Amino acid sequence: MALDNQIKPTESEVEILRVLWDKGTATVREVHDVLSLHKDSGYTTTLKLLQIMYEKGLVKRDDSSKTHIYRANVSKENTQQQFMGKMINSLFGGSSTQLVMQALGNHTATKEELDEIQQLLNQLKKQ
Amino acid sequence: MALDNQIKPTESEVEILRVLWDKGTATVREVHDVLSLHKDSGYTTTLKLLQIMYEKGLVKRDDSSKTHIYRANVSKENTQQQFMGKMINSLFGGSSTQLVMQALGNHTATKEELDEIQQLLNQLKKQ
DNA sequence: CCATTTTTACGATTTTATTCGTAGGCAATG
DNA sequence: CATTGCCTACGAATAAAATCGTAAAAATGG
Repeated sequence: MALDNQIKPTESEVEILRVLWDKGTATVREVHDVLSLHKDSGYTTTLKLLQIMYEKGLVKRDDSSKTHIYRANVSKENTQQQFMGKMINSLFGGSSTQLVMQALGNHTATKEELDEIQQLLNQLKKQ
Repeated sequence: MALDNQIKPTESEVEILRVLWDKGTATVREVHDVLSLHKDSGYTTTLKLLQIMYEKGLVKRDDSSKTHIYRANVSKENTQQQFMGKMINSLFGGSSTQLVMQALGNHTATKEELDEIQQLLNQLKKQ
Protein backbone atom coordinates (compact mmCIF):
# COMPACT_ATOMS: atom_id res chain seq x y z
CA MET A 1 0.00 0.00 0.00
CA ALA A 2 3.10 2.17 0.12
CA LEU A 3 1.91 5.07 2.24
CA ASP A 4 4.71 6.89 0.51
CA ASN A 5 6.75 9.21 2.62
CA GLN A 6 6.28 12.66 1.27
CA ILE A 7 9.92 13.58 1.34
CA LYS A 8 10.26 15.34 -1.91
CA PRO A 9 13.87 15.29 -3.05
CA THR A 10 15.24 18.58 -4.28
CA GLU A 11 16.67 19.01 -7.73
CA SER A 12 20.22 18.35 -6.59
CA GLU A 13 19.07 15.35 -4.67
CA VAL A 14 17.42 13.91 -7.73
CA GLU A 15 20.69 14.22 -9.61
CA ILE A 16 22.34 12.15 -6.93
CA LEU A 17 19.53 9.63 -6.84
CA ARG A 18 19.90 9.12 -10.56
CA VAL A 19 23.50 8.07 -10.06
CA LEU A 20 22.53 5.70 -7.28
CA TRP A 21 19.66 4.22 -9.26
CA ASP A 22 22.05 3.68 -12.10
CA LYS A 23 24.94 2.19 -10.18
CA GLY A 24 23.09 0.48 -7.38
CA THR A 25 25.65 1.44 -4.79
CA ALA A 26 28.30 4.11 -4.82
CA THR A 27 30.73 5.97 -2.62
CA VAL A 28 30.68 9.74 -2.32
CA ARG A 29 33.67 9.86 -4.62
CA GLU A 30 31.92 7.82 -7.28
CA VAL A 31 28.80 9.91 -7.12
CA HIS A 32 30.83 13.05 -7.23
CA ASP A 33 32.84 11.94 -10.24
CA VAL A 34 29.69 11.36 -12.21
CA LEU A 35 28.19 14.68 -11.23
CA SER A 36 31.44 16.42 -12.10
CA LEU A 37 30.96 15.59 -15.73
CA HIS A 38 28.15 18.11 -16.00
CA LYS A 39 28.53 20.28 -12.97
CA ASP A 40 31.30 21.85 -11.02
CA SER A 41 30.72 21.89 -7.35
CA GLY A 42 33.20 20.60 -4.83
CA TYR A 43 33.55 17.18 -3.33
CA THR A 44 32.36 18.24 0.10
CA THR A 45 29.18 19.55 -1.47
CA THR A 46 28.33 16.11 -2.72
CA LEU A 47 29.31 14.65 0.63
CA LYS A 48 27.10 17.10 2.49
CA LEU A 49 24.17 16.41 0.23
CA LEU A 50 24.48 12.70 0.74
CA GLN A 51 24.61 13.23 4.49
CA ILE A 52 21.48 15.34 4.36
CA MET A 53 19.77 12.77 2.20
CA TYR A 54 20.75 10.16 4.72
CA GLU A 55 19.11 12.13 7.51
CA LYS A 56 15.99 12.53 5.42
CA GLY A 57 15.93 8.83 4.70
CA LEU A 58 16.35 9.24 0.97
CA VAL A 59 19.42 7.03 0.97
CA LYS A 60 20.79 4.22 3.06
CA ARG A 61 24.43 3.73 3.79
CA ASP A 62 26.88 1.16 4.90
CA ASP A 63 29.32 2.93 7.18
CA SER A 64 30.97 -0.16 8.54
CA SER A 65 34.18 0.77 6.87
CA LYS A 66 35.77 4.14 6.63
CA THR A 67 34.59 4.84 3.12
CA HIS A 68 30.82 4.82 3.29
CA ILE A 69 28.76 3.13 0.65
CA TYR A 70 25.46 4.65 -0.30
CA ARG A 71 22.39 3.31 -2.01
CA ALA A 72 19.01 4.82 -2.81
CA ASN A 73 16.26 4.28 -0.27
CA VAL A 74 13.47 5.49 -2.54
CA SER A 75 12.64 3.84 -5.80
CA LYS A 76 12.87 5.52 -9.13
CA GLU A 77 9.28 4.57 -9.86
CA ASN A 78 7.92 6.11 -6.70
CA THR A 79 9.89 9.24 -7.24
CA GLN A 80 8.68 9.52 -10.80
CA GLN A 81 5.16 9.07 -9.51
CA GLN A 82 5.64 11.69 -6.88
CA PHE A 83 6.91 14.32 -9.29
CA MET A 84 4.39 13.43 -11.90
CA GLY A 85 1.56 13.71 -9.41
CA LYS A 86 2.72 17.14 -8.36
CA MET A 87 2.93 18.26 -11.92
CA ILE A 88 -0.42 16.85 -12.90
CA ASN A 89 -2.02 18.71 -10.06
CA SER A 90 -0.23 21.97 -10.51
CA LEU A 91 -0.21 22.21 -14.27
CA PHE A 92 -2.71 19.79 -15.73
CA GLY A 93 -5.76 20.36 -13.62
CA GLY A 94 -5.40 16.95 -12.06
CA SER A 95 -5.83 15.14 -15.34
CA SER A 96 -3.11 12.68 -16.17
CA THR A 97 -4.70 12.30 -19.57
CA GLN A 98 -4.02 15.92 -20.32
CA LEU A 99 -0.41 15.35 -19.49
CA VAL A 100 -0.23 12.32 -21.69
CA MET A 101 -1.78 14.19 -24.58
CA GLN A 102 0.61 17.03 -24.17
CA ALA A 103 3.60 14.72 -23.96
CA LEU A 104 2.52 12.71 -26.95
CA GLY A 105 1.73 15.76 -28.99
CA ASN A 106 4.96 17.58 -28.50
CA HIS A 107 7.73 15.09 -28.29
CA THR A 108 8.43 12.95 -31.25
CA ALA A 109 8.26 9.26 -30.61
CA THR A 110 9.48 6.50 -32.86
CA LYS A 111 7.22 3.93 -34.46
CA GLU A 112 8.34 1.36 -31.90
CA GLU A 113 7.50 3.62 -29.02
CA LEU A 114 4.09 4.35 -30.41
CA ASP A 115 3.48 0.62 -30.70
CA GLU A 116 4.54 0.14 -27.14
CA ILE A 117 2.09 2.76 -26.02
CA GLN A 118 -0.58 1.18 -28.17
CA GLN A 119 -0.08 -2.10 -26.44
CA LEU A 120 -0.46 -0.58 -23.04
CA LEU A 121 -3.51 1.25 -24.24
CA ASN A 122 -5.11 -1.94 -25.46
CA GLN A 123 -4.49 -3.52 -22.13
CA LEU A 124 -6.13 -0.64 -20.31
CA LYS A 125 -9.10 -0.67 -22.61
CA LYS A 126 -9.83 -4.28 -21.77
CA GLN A 127 -10.38 -3.42 -18.16
CA MET B 1 9.64 28.47 -33.49
CA ALA B 2 9.17 29.88 -30.02
CA LEU B 3 12.76 30.23 -28.80
CA ASP B 4 11.20 29.94 -25.39
CA ASN B 5 12.50 32.21 -22.71
CA GLN B 6 14.01 30.02 -20.08
CA ILE B 7 12.48 31.84 -17.18
CA LYS B 8 11.35 28.94 -15.13
CA PRO B 9 8.59 30.00 -12.77
CA THR B 10 8.94 28.82 -9.22
CA GLU B 11 6.29 26.73 -7.53
CA SER B 12 4.57 29.73 -6.00
CA GLU B 13 4.69 31.53 -9.29
CA VAL B 14 2.98 28.63 -10.99
CA GLU B 15 0.17 28.82 -8.47
CA ILE B 16 -0.34 32.43 -9.41
CA LEU B 17 -0.11 31.72 -13.11
CA ARG B 18 -2.84 29.13 -12.75
CA VAL B 19 -5.17 31.78 -11.42
CA LEU B 20 -4.30 34.12 -14.23
CA TRP B 21 -4.68 31.45 -16.88
CA ASP B 22 -8.05 30.66 -15.43
CA LYS B 23 -9.39 34.17 -15.06
CA GLY B 24 -7.61 35.86 -17.91
CA THR B 25 -6.99 39.00 -15.93
CA ALA B 26 -7.00 39.66 -12.22
CA THR B 27 -6.01 42.14 -9.58
CA VAL B 28 -3.68 41.27 -6.75
CA ARG B 29 -6.68 41.02 -4.48
CA GLU B 30 -8.44 38.59 -6.78
CA VAL B 31 -5.40 36.42 -7.12
CA HIS B 32 -4.86 36.50 -3.42
CA ASP B 33 -8.43 35.55 -2.62
CA VAL B 34 -8.14 32.46 -4.75
CA LEU B 35 -4.83 31.46 -3.23
CA SER B 36 -6.22 32.01 0.23
CA LEU B 37 -8.59 29.13 -0.22
CA HIS B 38 -5.75 26.67 0.05
CA LYS B 39 -2.90 28.61 1.54
CA ASP B 40 -2.43 31.18 4.19
CA SER B 41 0.13 33.74 3.35
CA GLY B 42 -0.52 37.45 3.54
CA TYR B 43 -1.74 39.82 0.90
CA THR B 44 1.58 41.56 0.53
CA THR B 45 3.22 38.25 -0.22
CA THR B 46 1.02 37.81 -3.23
CA LEU B 47 1.63 41.40 -4.21
CA LYS B 48 5.37 40.98 -3.94
CA LEU B 49 5.33 37.81 -5.97
CA LEU B 50 3.35 39.47 -8.71
CA GLN B 51 5.81 42.34 -8.74
CA ILE B 52 8.71 39.95 -9.04
CA MET B 53 6.93 38.06 -11.79
CA TYR B 54 6.40 41.36 -13.56
CA GLU B 55 10.11 42.11 -13.44
CA LYS B 56 10.87 38.66 -14.78
CA GLY B 57 8.38 39.10 -17.58
CA LEU B 58 6.15 36.28 -16.47
CA VAL B 59 3.15 38.59 -16.28
CA LYS B 60 2.03 41.80 -17.91
CA ARG B 61 0.11 44.48 -16.13
CA ASP B 62 -2.07 47.43 -16.74
CA ASP B 63 -1.11 50.03 -14.18
CA SER B 64 -2.98 52.90 -15.72
CA SER B 65 -5.29 53.03 -12.76
CA LYS B 66 -4.39 52.67 -9.15
CA THR B 67 -5.42 49.06 -8.86
CA HIS B 68 -3.17 47.21 -11.24
CA ILE B 69 -4.55 44.51 -13.46
CA TYR B 70 -2.38 41.51 -14.21
CA ARG B 71 -2.42 38.90 -16.90
CA ALA B 72 -0.11 36.01 -17.72
CA ASN B 73 2.65 36.68 -20.18
CA VAL B 74 3.59 33.05 -20.66
CA SER B 75 1.20 30.47 -22.01
CA LYS B 76 0.02 27.48 -20.09
CA GLU B 77 1.11 25.21 -22.92
CA ASN B 78 4.65 26.53 -23.02
CA THR B 79 4.95 26.28 -19.30
CA GLN B 80 3.66 22.73 -19.32
CA GLN B 81 6.21 21.95 -22.00
CA GLN B 82 8.97 23.53 -20.04
CA PHE B 83 8.27 21.59 -16.88
CA MET B 84 7.64 18.39 -18.70
CA GLY B 85 10.91 18.72 -20.55
CA LYS B 86 12.79 19.19 -17.32
CA MET B 87 11.13 16.21 -15.79
CA ILE B 88 11.67 13.98 -18.78
CA ASN B 89 15.34 14.79 -18.70
CA SER B 90 15.84 14.49 -15.00
CA LEU B 91 13.68 11.48 -14.27
CA PHE B 92 12.87 9.64 -17.48
CA GLY B 93 16.22 9.45 -19.18
CA GLY B 94 15.09 11.87 -21.85
CA SER B 95 12.33 9.59 -23.06
CA SER B 96 8.91 11.14 -23.23
CA THR B 97 7.55 7.72 -24.03
CA GLN B 98 8.70 6.46 -20.69
CA LEU B 99 6.83 9.27 -19.04
CA VAL B 100 3.70 8.53 -21.01
CA MET B 101 3.84 4.87 -20.09
CA GLN B 102 4.30 5.68 -16.46
CA ALA B 103 1.45 8.18 -16.48
CA LEU B 104 -0.88 5.83 -18.29
CA GLY B 105 0.01 2.92 -16.12
CA ASN B 106 -0.51 4.54 -12.80
CA HIS B 107 -3.37 6.94 -13.09
CA THR B 108 -6.75 5.65 -13.95
CA ALA B 109 -8.31 7.15 -17.01
CA THR B 110 -11.90 6.88 -18.13
CA LYS B 111 -13.00 5.13 -21.30
CA GLU B 112 -13.49 8.50 -22.97
CA GLU B 113 -10.03 9.61 -22.11
CA LEU B 114 -8.51 6.45 -23.44
CA ASP B 115 -10.40 6.99 -26.67
CA GLU B 116 -9.09 10.48 -26.89
CA ILE B 117 -5.58 9.24 -26.49
CA GLN B 118 -6.23 6.53 -29.05
CA GLN B 119 -7.28 9.13 -31.55
CA LEU B 120 -4.15 11.14 -31.05
CA LEU B 121 -2.12 7.99 -31.31
CA ASN B 122 -3.72 7.09 -34.62
CA GLN B 123 -2.90 10.51 -35.91
CA LEU B 124 0.71 10.17 -34.92
CA LYS B 125 0.99 6.75 -36.46
CA LYS B 126 -0.05 8.08 -39.83
CA GLN B 127 2.94 10.36 -39.95
C1' DC C 1 -13.62 67.16 4.35
C1' DC C 2 -12.01 63.92 7.54
C1' DA C 3 -11.54 58.99 8.88
C1' DT C 4 -11.16 54.48 7.18
C1' DT C 5 -9.95 51.28 3.88
C1' DT C 6 -7.38 49.65 -0.04
C1' DT C 7 -3.68 49.81 -2.72
C1' DT C 8 1.34 49.91 -4.17
C1' DA C 9 6.31 50.08 -3.12
C1' DC C 10 10.04 48.26 -1.01
C1' DG C 11 13.30 46.98 2.43
C1' DA C 12 13.95 43.41 5.87
C1' DT C 13 13.36 38.98 7.70
C1' DT C 14 12.77 34.10 7.46
C1' DT C 15 13.15 29.83 5.37
C1' DT C 16 15.13 26.48 2.39
C1' DA C 17 18.74 24.86 -0.68
C1' DT C 18 23.37 24.77 -2.11
C1' DT C 19 28.08 25.41 -1.53
C1' DC C 20 32.32 25.60 0.78
C1' DG C 21 36.19 25.65 4.39
C1' DT C 22 38.43 23.56 8.00
C1' DA C 23 39.51 20.13 11.32
C1' DG C 24 40.41 15.48 12.66
C1' DG C 25 41.01 10.57 11.65
C1' DC C 26 42.96 6.77 9.33
C1' DA C 27 45.67 4.31 6.17
C1' DA C 28 49.14 3.72 2.64
C1' DT C 29 53.97 4.28 1.53
C1' DG C 30 58.49 5.86 1.17
C1' DC D 1 57.26 6.91 11.90
C1' DA D 2 56.51 11.11 9.49
C1' DT D 3 54.31 12.79 5.35
C1' DT D 4 50.81 12.74 2.17
C1' DG D 5 46.32 11.88 0.58
C1' DC D 6 41.63 10.73 1.03
C1' DC D 7 37.87 10.25 4.02
C1' DT D 8 34.03 12.05 7.25
C1' DA D 9 31.88 15.56 10.23
C1' DC D 10 30.03 19.78 10.73
C1' DG D 11 29.55 24.65 11.20
C1' DA D 12 29.24 28.52 8.37
C1' DA D 13 28.78 31.29 4.13
C1' DT D 14 26.07 32.09 0.08
C1' DA D 15 22.13 32.00 -2.81
C1' DA D 16 17.43 31.72 -3.87
C1' DA D 17 12.62 31.78 -2.62
C1' DA D 18 8.88 33.18 0.21
C1' DT D 19 6.95 36.01 3.71
C1' DC D 20 6.01 39.98 6.15
C1' DG D 21 5.88 44.93 8.12
C1' DT D 22 5.50 49.57 7.38
C1' DA D 23 4.88 53.78 4.94
C1' DA D 24 2.73 56.62 1.69
C1' DA D 25 -0.61 57.51 -1.92
C1' DA D 26 -5.17 57.04 -3.69
C1' DA D 27 -10.00 55.91 -3.19
C1' DT D 28 -14.26 55.46 -0.47
C1' DG D 29 -18.03 56.98 1.95
C1' DG D 30 -20.16 58.90 5.63
